[in-house]
Amino acid sequence: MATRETNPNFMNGVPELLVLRLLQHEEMYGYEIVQAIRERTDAVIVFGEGVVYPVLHGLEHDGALRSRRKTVNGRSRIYYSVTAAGSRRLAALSQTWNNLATAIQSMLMGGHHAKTAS
Amino acid sequence: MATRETNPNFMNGVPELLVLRLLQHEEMYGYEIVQAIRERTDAVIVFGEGVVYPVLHGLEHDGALRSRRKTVNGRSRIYYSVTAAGSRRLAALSQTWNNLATAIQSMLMGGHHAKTAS
DNA sequence: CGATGATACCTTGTGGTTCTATGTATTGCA
DNA sequence: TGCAATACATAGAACCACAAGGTATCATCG
Repeated sequence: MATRETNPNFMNGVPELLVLRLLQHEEMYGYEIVQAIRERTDAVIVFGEGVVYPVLHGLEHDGALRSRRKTVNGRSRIYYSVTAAGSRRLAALSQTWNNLATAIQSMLMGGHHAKTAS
Repeated sequence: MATRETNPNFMNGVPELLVLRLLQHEEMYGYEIVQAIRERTDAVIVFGEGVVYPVLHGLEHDGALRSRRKTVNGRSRIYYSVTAAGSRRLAALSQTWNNLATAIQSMLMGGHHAKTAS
């Protein structure tokens, strides 16, 4: 009911974020995305197909992605591209991630704080 | 059995990280930690008591924290401080977080990449 | 003196993401 | 023919974090 009042787990959404980001400038297909994430992060982040495909389906279902089937070398691929809604979603996710990363960074670096504040 | 071979969800461990970091220089008690995280992150990150207490117990159980009971103003508090093992754990978690944040950051900022690489 | 709110601790149940594992089918190569 | 890579897909489990609730003490205010 209602619009989902519960806080989504604040950390999640990274697979979504990376997928949207990859698709922002060029259309790609699932299998390609799996490898792109591994390669571009030097294997720091490795999302299996079991992670990527459900994300793609979910994003398409939400209208953030659009797909078209294409056959290359006898291989059937499903290329995804970002819709306007997807662009907005990407912007929002980026923002959220930035806030989070900044907050954590400041805690990790910040001096102990001293309660001196009046 | 063995020691848990499965990849822990790559994003997790942030509550642990922040708790250890807060306790690194001064001992604190649970309720205080809850508020400290909220205040120092300007409420970007808000961990409830249901998050913090289990983390404290888990870390103590693992020997990363040590606790001592203290009564102040008739209020019983349990102060936690970091052990040597806890320090190592903090270092490891920090490193992991850094790698992750760096990887994501590079994906968010990086140019599209062009497959031109020979 | 009773109620309320802040302090301080704790646990249980649930929810949603992510992971591992597996399944199918095609192409190319040895 | 068999194996590896390509390309899609789903199911089951694991897991963390969260909301919600529960206890108890102290201070405050009516």
